[in-house]
Amino acid sequence: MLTKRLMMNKRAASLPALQRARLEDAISAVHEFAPRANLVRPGAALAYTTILVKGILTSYIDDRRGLRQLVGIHFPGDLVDLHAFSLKVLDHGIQAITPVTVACIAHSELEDIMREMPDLGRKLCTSTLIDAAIYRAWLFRLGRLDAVGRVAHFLSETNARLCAVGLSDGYRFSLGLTQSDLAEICGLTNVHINRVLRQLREEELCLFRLHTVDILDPEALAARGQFDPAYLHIEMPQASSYPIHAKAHDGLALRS
Amino acid sequence: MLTKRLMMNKRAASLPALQRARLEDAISAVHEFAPRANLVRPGAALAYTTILVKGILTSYIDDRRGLRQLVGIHFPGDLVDLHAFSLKVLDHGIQAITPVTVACIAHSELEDIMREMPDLGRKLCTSTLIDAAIYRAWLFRLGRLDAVGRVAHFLSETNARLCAVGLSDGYRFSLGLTQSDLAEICGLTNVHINRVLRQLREEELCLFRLHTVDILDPEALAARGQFDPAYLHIEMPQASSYPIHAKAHDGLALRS
DNA sequence: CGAACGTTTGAGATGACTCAAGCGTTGTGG
DNA sequence: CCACAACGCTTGAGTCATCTCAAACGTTCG
Repeated sequence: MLTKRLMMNKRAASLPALQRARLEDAISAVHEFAPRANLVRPGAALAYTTILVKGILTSYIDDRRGLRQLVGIHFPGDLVDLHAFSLKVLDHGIQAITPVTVACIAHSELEDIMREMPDLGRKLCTSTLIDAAIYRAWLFRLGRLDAVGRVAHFLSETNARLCAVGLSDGYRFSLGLTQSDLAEICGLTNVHINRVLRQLREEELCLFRLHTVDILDPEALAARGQFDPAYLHIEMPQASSYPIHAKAHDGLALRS
Repeated sequence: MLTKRLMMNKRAASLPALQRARLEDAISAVHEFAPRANLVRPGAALAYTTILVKGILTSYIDDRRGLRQLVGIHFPGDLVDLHAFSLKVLDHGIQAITPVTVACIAHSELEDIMREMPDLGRKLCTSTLIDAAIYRAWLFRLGRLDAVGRVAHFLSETNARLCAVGLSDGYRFSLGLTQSDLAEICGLTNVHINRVLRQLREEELCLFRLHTVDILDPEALAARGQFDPAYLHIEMPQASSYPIHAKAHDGLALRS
């Protein structure tokens, strides 16, 4: 069931079975990519939209000096590139972080869907509006938080998003980002990210490793990053309020 | 004609007369606000979407210490708050920069429109996708540019957007932002913005004043801010390439 | 005229960057 | 199975960009 997690992360846009089935039918191909593979180059024209089934993707914008800024991160269940449906040309690139599986839906199929099932079209539109809310949160992060706050905010957001699709238990998740990736997300250098991570470790807020992130104190981490999950429009695992209050965590294995 | 500029800034979503007329009909009220008026508080629920007719609005997110980050700026012709249509609750506030005039369309009307004229609904969706591209450009600006670059990028983008709606001639426009506003856009302090503006003045790239901005050298300014207008999906005044090559500028008056 | 607001400038503090070196782990080919 | 290359992480020392605090100036408007 390729679309198991589809839009699970967006309560406001959750899909009834009929709509999901229609999307499943529209899938024309499924592709796998290796880590660091470039799925789409900046400026490319696209004829299809993709559903991320497995793994992690990132959107990036290159600068002139060979550096780049990551402007988005995509988890299983996310619709990627929906904007190319209307705009045709991408202003950014898409790269795999981990090994990924994506399902492709041709734009022409999407046109049909929008005609046949306007409610579903509406949901897709809502999905892009939530993405916009995430962009705004990222702007806040880069514009108003210091280095430690940026990392704390990003990890809190990531934890919340992964919780929504069942890929985090609220305390631990698998990510696969290097410290350099994190630097490109937070607008910092990898050297400084390393120092920030040490500080977060010493303050017992979280542990960041290549393959596993442990959120030791979600509440304090969220506070450090001024993170409030309201903009994600998801159901948080413990009631609607965040941070999570139940503190017990006994080394639960990752539900990969 | 309230919607004269409506979506003029978005070629990809330009409206035929029939569609525009339908939107005009849907306007339930027109309001004016004084500078610095708060149109919407963060967290508020909304029952309508607004078209900005005249003046400048900004979207902002507050931080805990009383500072804030501006996450968007809206010019005449922009649809503001469209995302509240689907999400109902705003994650950010909306404030007037200058005196503004807005036209309100109830969400219930929009529902009807989406049903009656799916093509128009599609255009509205496209409009939000262009907004998303602007968010990505802002992320790039904050994450990868230094202080001078951020200001140069913002002013280049603003010039391009205002050109698209006939409010700039490519060299001069009226803005109404204070240096502190600019600081909140660029993630800097107002003191430092002041020094950046002096530098841009001394390098003869642009002059920033409260009521008038002069772009002395659009090409060099765009280069300094690594600005490429492709993401805006607008027609630039001089062919499709930017920076503008015609340099002649003889003190043309502002076309208010 | 005085108050409010926006701008300008200076001096010192500091957070983040750069450059540089070394360490640990992983994967691969001889 | 070992050696080496590639990659990611860690740390130190010095530099630089931006911030903070503080004061003063100019303009607008009541």
